[in-house]
Amino acid sequence: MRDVSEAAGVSTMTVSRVLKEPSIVSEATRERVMRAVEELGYVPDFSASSLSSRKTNFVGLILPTLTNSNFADTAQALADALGQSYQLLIGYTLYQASEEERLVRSLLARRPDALAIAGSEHTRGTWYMLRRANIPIVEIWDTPNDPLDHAVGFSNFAAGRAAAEHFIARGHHRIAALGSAVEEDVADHRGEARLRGFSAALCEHDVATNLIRRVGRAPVSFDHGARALAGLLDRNPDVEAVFAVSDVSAFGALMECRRRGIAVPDCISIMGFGDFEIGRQCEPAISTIHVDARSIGVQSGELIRDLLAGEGATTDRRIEDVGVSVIDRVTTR
Amino acid sequence: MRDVSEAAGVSTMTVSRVLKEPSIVSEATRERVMRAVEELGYVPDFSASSLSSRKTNFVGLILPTLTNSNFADTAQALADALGQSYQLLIGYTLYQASEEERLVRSLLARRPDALAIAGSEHTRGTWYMLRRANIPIVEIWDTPNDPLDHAVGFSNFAAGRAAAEHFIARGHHRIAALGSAVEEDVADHRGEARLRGFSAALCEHDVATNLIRRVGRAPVSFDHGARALAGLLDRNPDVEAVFAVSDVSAFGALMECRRRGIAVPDCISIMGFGDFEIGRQCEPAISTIHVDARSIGVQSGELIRDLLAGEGATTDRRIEDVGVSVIDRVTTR
DNA sequence: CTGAAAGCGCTTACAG
DNA sequence: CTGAAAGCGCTTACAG
Repeated sequence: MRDVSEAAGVSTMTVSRVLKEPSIVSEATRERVMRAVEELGYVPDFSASSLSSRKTNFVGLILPTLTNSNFADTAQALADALGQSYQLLIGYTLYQASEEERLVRSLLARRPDALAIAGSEHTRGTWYMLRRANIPIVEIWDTPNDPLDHAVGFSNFAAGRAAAEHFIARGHHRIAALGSAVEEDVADHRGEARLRGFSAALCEHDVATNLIRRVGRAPVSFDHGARALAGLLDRNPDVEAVFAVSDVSAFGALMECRRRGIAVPDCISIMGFGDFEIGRQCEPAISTIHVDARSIGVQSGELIRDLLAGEGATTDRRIEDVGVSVIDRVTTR
Repeated sequence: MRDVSEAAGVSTMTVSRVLKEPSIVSEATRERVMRAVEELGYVPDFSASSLSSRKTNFVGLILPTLTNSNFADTAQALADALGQSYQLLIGYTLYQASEEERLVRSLLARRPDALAIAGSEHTRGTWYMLRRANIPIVEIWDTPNDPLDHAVGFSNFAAGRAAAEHFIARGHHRIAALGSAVEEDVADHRGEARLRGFSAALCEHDVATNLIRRVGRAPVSFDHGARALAGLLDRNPDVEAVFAVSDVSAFGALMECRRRGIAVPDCISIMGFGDFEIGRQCEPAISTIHVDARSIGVQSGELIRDLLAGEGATTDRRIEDVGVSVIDRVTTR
């Protein structure tokens, strides 16, 4: 910047103004400065700018994994909604609480202007750091009972309940569900909430809940669905309906049925979750619960922008529920 | 930091040392400082640190899209290989050259210590900025003819050639390929290179290349494959073999065959690219060309770490080819 | 519309 | 093993 100001024969303050608020600089000066910028190929140093303006234009984003198209959609939508002036700082936890805590610490050291974080279950340490950070925090992909700050998501419990009610309304009795195990450090809390909602609905209708299986480590995979269903069928060949906590798993289960020559949905109904493109495209198309992942990104992005533009009017806590909807396709009857 | 140093009764220099190189501080002092850090919940400010040490510990990563599990794998593997001390700054271009240029500019303003960027075709402006940036640049997912700096990838041309040779060896004659269109600003250069390799191999074996279709905008989708194949079949119902530039597209094509009652591979052989999990899990499993996306991430991460640890010995340009391999599954005969 | 001074929170490079 | 001084490259808050 020094080089540019010398080349243009102005102070560094003027260069700074030309770059940030060109309108308040006279046209002649502005052009002289711009020419120097071009010639020298000058790229401003944002970390210096951040330090002195106390704004980094970073927004932190913590997700369980990037290799899940719904989370990737949220990330992309959030980036789009924030616009070009913000840079996303993405971290993924692989569903590990310890990793989440480490990530939060290292992201906060970069002093993001705001942070979006998947889920509402955090370790004590994570919770404490987030509260102290003194920036807007948005919990996404769930509707917390006791939000840390703002939230944009939906009720995973309600989503699980909806799946169970769908099966019950179709007259099924031997109803199963497939999810991942909850371990000390590794847990898919949202998938687990769906299973709990599912279980609660079965109880209310006096349907047995003993076919709800929690196997393997999060995140679930195609293979998870195949194996989990195989394990289920070996013990309970008479299951009528299966809910999987993710379409990825549901697709694996569907392929396992095909390998075993079990007709879907004639012998077994399958419902997934997440409305991934694979479930829409495969044959037979998988019934699922749709979540608007892009909408979560867009709404949290807009919320963050409002909060950072902040006239003080928008300081009250905001909780947005984007809802879910059951999509009845071919794998359920 | 000032607060911590006052609470512990030492200079800020000592606090800085405790945090960066604890071993050179006496144990008594170190403990006093650590206690103050804990009590105050102090989180160091990395942007100040970056400014004064001239190291940001950022690594930039530019990819076409995050919603592609191979690129997401590369991103995750790169993050893992770099380790906890580096933070990835991810941007995605959606295959747009103009967006790439904008992204490069805004990432460079964050002064990353190194940058990994997908592909080897860049605008003049992008190329110039990257050269001037004076940091290690790694072009990934391709083997450039004229590398900017380092590269870790494979030859997309060779991958396309391999697909064509596979079909030719099986005695096919009416051989097609499906890719996306190359527009002014939007282009999948790597997919296009695969089509060119494919075309070159057909020419060498005197097979007609008129069934190579470039339709729609990158990135390809399930729907792209379905439509592109439908368009092809409407005009050339006698095609024997189809190569799609991505498994995603190949899967769409496979579903289109099923809808039309065309037996695969008996009537049409299908080969994809990328070895996505969907092709492995679906029925029939899709033959494909495997690329080790994680390996690209790991190798570029290790290269970057070496370069930044840099004893000067590792300063020569490095070009790594991770190769590809044809996986012959069920959709080809 | 433009500039001189001070400072953001750290680290480098010394000195002791 | 510890500290005082100077400075990283910008912006804030003034003054003119």
